[in-house]
Amino acid sequence: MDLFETQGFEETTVTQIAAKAEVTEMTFFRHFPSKDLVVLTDPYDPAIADSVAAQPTDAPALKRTVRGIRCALGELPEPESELVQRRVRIIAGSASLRAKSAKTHTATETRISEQLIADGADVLVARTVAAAVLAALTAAIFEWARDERWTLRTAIEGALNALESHDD
Amino acid sequence: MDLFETQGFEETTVTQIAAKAEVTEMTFFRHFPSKDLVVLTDPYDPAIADSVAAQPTDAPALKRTVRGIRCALGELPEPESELVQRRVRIIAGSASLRAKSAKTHTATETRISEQLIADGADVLVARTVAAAVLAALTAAIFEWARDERWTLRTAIEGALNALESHDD
DNA sequence: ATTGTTTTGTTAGTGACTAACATTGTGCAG
DNA sequence: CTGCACAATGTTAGTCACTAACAAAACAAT
Repeated sequence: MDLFETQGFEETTVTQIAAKAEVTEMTFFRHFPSKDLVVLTDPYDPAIADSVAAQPTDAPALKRTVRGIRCALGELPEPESELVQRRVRIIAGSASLRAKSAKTHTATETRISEQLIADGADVLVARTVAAAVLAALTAAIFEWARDERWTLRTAIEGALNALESHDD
Repeated sequence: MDLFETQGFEETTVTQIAAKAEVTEMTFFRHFPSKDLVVLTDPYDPAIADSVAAQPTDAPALKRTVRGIRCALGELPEPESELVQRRVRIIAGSASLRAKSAKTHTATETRISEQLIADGADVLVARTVAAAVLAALTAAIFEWARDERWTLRTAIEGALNALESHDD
């Protein structure tokens, strides 16, 4: 993290990281499958899909998904360690990392949309909603990392509200 | 495209592409900045941001953005060449390409959100909406490539409707 | 024909990985 | 305390995407 923050992610080589940790490059790759995954770990994602599944199936797909995330959010703790925020900031600061973070979300996106489909939603609608809501979530998290004034919770709330057109 | 379709994107090396085109690897890289960009070119994106800017500023951000895309869509031709569909299918079939396609959208996302902010929208709301709508668009495009029954237009319409909760 | 400009090739190097094999621990039964 | 199994580490060498520096063609306009 220190290296990434001072030199930037792209500018930091695995060799440097390994040197600072006093191990070999090889050892580094045995602990982290790739340089990206040092920073790109999303522990929240699994909980979200579960929470969406738990919502009543009568509302339209978008509402259900938004509610599911609100619900998951209620049970989530605020940024426990400062490490999370450092990570997010590093991700937000690198175009390639931002792009790759989408990859991490694919699994959650799939789980959410499959849940919606299982409950009778149209395939296109389900996939669209899952993608849109997760994109909104990610945008909120980046905003939180960028602007001191936000709480993770308030940022996400704001993002979800925007999706429901309650705000402008 | 032939190589990508038969062997897969990741499994195709730049050396192979260059050989098939009867040029050097070096020449390949002078024509395409990266292997990704052979397939990852989005000619529509710029038009979208313009169209969003042209919408009346009184509606909430989400509605405006959705309207902007609908409007841009009205003027866009159906999949001219078959090449577009081949490209999208190749992207959809590779996890890393799907992720990287987000990178291409970053510029459009920024332009849209900046437009919304300039017209008085909240920063968080603007960024959220831009991210969500573009994610929805991308999802629709992937669905179109996946399922023969869709037209680009009908798929995108369906996706936009889902975002406005008119459907389930 | 001559110059200048653009396009291509050559060579060599970097950085993220991977594979195969050797080496060093470290925990624990004897 | 010894010895052995098993894990964590190191070494070497290689692949693939990509870049930089410089040389050689190809082509155009003079």
